[in-house]
Order: sequence, then structure tokens, then C-alpha cells
Amino acid sequence: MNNHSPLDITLTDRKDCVTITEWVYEVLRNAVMCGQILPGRSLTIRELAGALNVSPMPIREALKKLSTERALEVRENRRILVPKMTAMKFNELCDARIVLESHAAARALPYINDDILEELKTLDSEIDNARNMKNVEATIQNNQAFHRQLYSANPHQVSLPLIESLWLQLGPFLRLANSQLKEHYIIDRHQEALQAIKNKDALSLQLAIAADIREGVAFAGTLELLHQFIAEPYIY
Amino acid sequence: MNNHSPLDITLTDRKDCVTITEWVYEVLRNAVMCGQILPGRSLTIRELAGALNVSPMPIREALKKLSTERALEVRENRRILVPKMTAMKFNELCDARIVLESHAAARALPYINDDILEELKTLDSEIDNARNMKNVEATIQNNQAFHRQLYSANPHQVSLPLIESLWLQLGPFLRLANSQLKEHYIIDRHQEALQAIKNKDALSLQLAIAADIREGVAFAGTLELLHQFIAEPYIY
DNA sequence: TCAAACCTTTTGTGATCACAAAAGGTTTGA
DNA sequence: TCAAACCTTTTGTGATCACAAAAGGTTTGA
Repeated sequence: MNNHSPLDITLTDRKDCVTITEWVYEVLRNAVMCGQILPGRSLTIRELAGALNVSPMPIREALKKLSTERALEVRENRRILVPKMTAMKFNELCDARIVLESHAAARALPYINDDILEELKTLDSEIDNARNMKNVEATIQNNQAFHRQLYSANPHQVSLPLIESLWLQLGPFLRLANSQLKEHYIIDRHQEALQAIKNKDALSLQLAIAADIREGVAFAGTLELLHQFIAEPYIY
Repeated sequence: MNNHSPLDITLTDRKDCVTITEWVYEVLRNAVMCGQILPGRSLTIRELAGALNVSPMPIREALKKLSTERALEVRENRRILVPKMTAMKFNELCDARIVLESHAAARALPYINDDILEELKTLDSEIDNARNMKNVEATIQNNQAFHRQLYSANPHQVSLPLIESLWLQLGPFLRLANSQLKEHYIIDRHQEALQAIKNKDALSLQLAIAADIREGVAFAGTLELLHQFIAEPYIY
């Protein structure tokens, strides 16, 4: 049974400035995102408290937060688990990302100055480096940083938390699918996006971001991968 | 000082089937949405525990949930308060609503059968009734129910939680602004939306929903109201 | 008069415990 | 053999307490 497989969660070390709850949140969020907790695996407060060597209290708060952000699912009987993916839900999440993120990009455009543009270029070359080193995790992290940097140029940003929730829901599945790929052909549309920013061309920027997302998740949309990972086949 | 004004929160009675935390969440959510807690007012766990006559524990969990949903804001010093509105943020929230909700409507369209259409018509006439009775609260509630019913026709719905977060952020301000109006001229675009649904016309549906939202919040966008309620002037 | 120093009160965080309900075994009985 | 009845263990919820840090007064001293 799935639920008795041992938990293997990466523990980072906690800085004194963050509360235990915040540290637990980061650790669990990372574990979900990196597929360390398989969908369908149910999580209990006491088991996690033991695994992270903290009292049940911070675990409780972190689990509640992740549930509110839809990274975890709370069942009717109050069990908490990593939600399973379905092909239709995958589709909905990708389309919601495209709509929200291209909107957020267009809304950020008027606020992008030369400093921010430089930072975006730096992040883009770091993505290329990570990709050349075949470092999948760093590629994903830097790619998220690029998008986050772009949207948060807008000082009145309200969409980013919603976008992060979508990333959190797609994350585990994308990484599981990614880990099955022998080759990573993925190229991005960041050059087009940067050009559109230079030209202050909102429509081109939206199209570049939409294409970037669509092509970035397309690899996971192949029938074989969907069948391999979706719904039931997660059982150990 | 704002923070010493007495709390006046409507207490509903709690059904045995819901946990205390869930009840507290509903009560506080409603209080925020109805403007019973003014923006800038800071909330403490012990004060609310006293006011709702429960232990601090359920208050803590409910406050955390509302903060994660952006209904409340957590400051650097860990104080929790109802966030203040700014003209720019108001604008961003409305535009995010338009983008997300017209998308959600179009995505729900293929799943709307005759039963759901009938329910939408019923809700629309209930909105008209409430409006004729000059019952502002019932009008808002039924209007939200209409939108929620429409979007959740899609069984793979992922946008609704994001949309509800936006409602939660706009809610207090819209109601405060509404309470200042002598006359409510507001008409909605629900008839157009219903017609578009009958015709299975996704684009018309999107346009109707977009117009419905834009016109529904326009009353609050007048300069006088913005100046009256935005940023600082909430002090008692 | 007024800021610095000090002290008291209030605060959120985290630990611990009790308890009812759910989950999960085991025994029973035909 | 197998489902019903029973019992044990595990679970999330909610209450309570301790404590360090923050907030908010008050006193001091020039």
C-alpha cells in the first residue's frame, strides 16, 4: 500500500529568522513540487512531525496552508493527500496558466525598466546554462524565476499568487513526467518575449508567453506520459 | 485609534456537523466581506477568541486560511489586518476578474445542459427580486451564486478558487462603496449571457460576462468614491 | 520639553494533552 | 469461508500553557 512507503523528504537547514512553520512549509512545498510525495499518498500530522523532527503544531499550520493553495487535497474524512492528476484537469490548469500569465505579462510591461530587463536577460542565460548542464531542477527553478520577475515588475500585482497556485498544482506532475524523458528538446520563447518588451509591444509579449507555456508543458501532454502518470498508476 | 474600536461581528449559529474552525472561518469571512471589520483594523487572536467565545486555536487556523486567500494581510511584525485598497489595486483586481471569469465561462459552456440553464434562470430572477426589494446584500449574494453556478458547470474546474480569492479581496470595498450610494441603477448582462449559452456562442458569453463585471464594479470607480474609501480615510 | 531608558502588558508561536471519530485489525459464528 | 461484531490503534481537532518578542506606557534626566 502506497501509504506505508517511507517518506523521503529533503530537509534544508532552517535559518533562525524564519519560524518553524515557515520552514516546514518550504520543506513540504518543495517535497510536493519535486514529486517526493507521490500523488495519492496520504499525509498525517504525527508522521511528518516525526520525519521533520518538530512538534505537530507547525506541521498542522503548514499542511493547512498548502491545502488552501490547492497543493494538497483535504478529503471528506479529513485525510490530507497529494491530489491525483487527470488529463482534463491538466488541460484546465495549463489553459488557466496561459490566460492568467499572458495577462500578467501585459500588465507588467509598462513598468519594465532597463534594470528589470537586464535581470530578465541574466535569468534567461542562467536557464540556458542549466539546460546545457542537463540540470533539470535548476532549469525549472530559473524558468519560474524568469516568469516571476517579469510579472512582479507590476507594483500593483494581484495575479502572481494565483499563478503560483497553478504552478504548485502542475509542478509534481510536470517533474514526474520530466523525469521519464530521455531527451529534453525543450526550447523556450524568452528571446521573443525580451524582444517584445524592448519594443513595448504588449500583444507580442502575450503571444510569446502563451507559446512559451504551451510548448513548455506540451512534452507532458503526449498520450504515453499522460497514461503513465495520470489517475491510478502511481501505486508503488 | 482604529484598533480600539469595538468589533461588531455577526455571529451565525453553528451546526454540529461543521468544525469550530470552519464556523469561525465563515463568520470572519462574512465579517470581512460585509465591511464589518474596516480596512486597517488589526485583528488579534485573543480578542477574536473572546468575541466569538471560542478558544484561540480555531481563530488561529481561520485567520491563517483567510490570510492565504488574501482576504487578510500579514504584516512583517506578524500583525494581521484587513488590507487597504488603492485605486491601482482595485483596477488590477477588476481586470483579473474579467480575464479569469470570462475564461471560466467559456470553458464551462460545453457542459451547460438544460438543468443548469434552468438553475441559472432561477438565480437571475432571484437577483431581480432582491434588487426590486432594494435588498443589497441578497442581490450581491445571488449575483455571486449566478456566477459560481455558471463556472462550476465545468467538472474539471480549476479557476473558481482563484476567482473566489478575487471576490474576497474586492468584496469589502465594493460593499462599503455600495453603502454610500443613494440610488442603485445597476443592471446586469445576465440576459445576454443566457442567450449566448442557448446559442452555444462562447465569444458572446465571454463578452457578456466581461461587460457584466465591468459595469457591475464601475459604480465604485467614480472618483468621489475612490477618494472616500481608498488608502487612508478609514480612520474612525 | 522631549527623547532615551526602562518596565509592563500584549502578542504570536510552538509544545503538549485530552478526546471523539475514523481506520484498521481480530474474533466470532454460522 | 466470509461477513458481522468487536476491539485496539491512529487520527485530526480543540484547549491550554510557556515563552520570547513586540507594543505600548511611564519614568528619567538634562
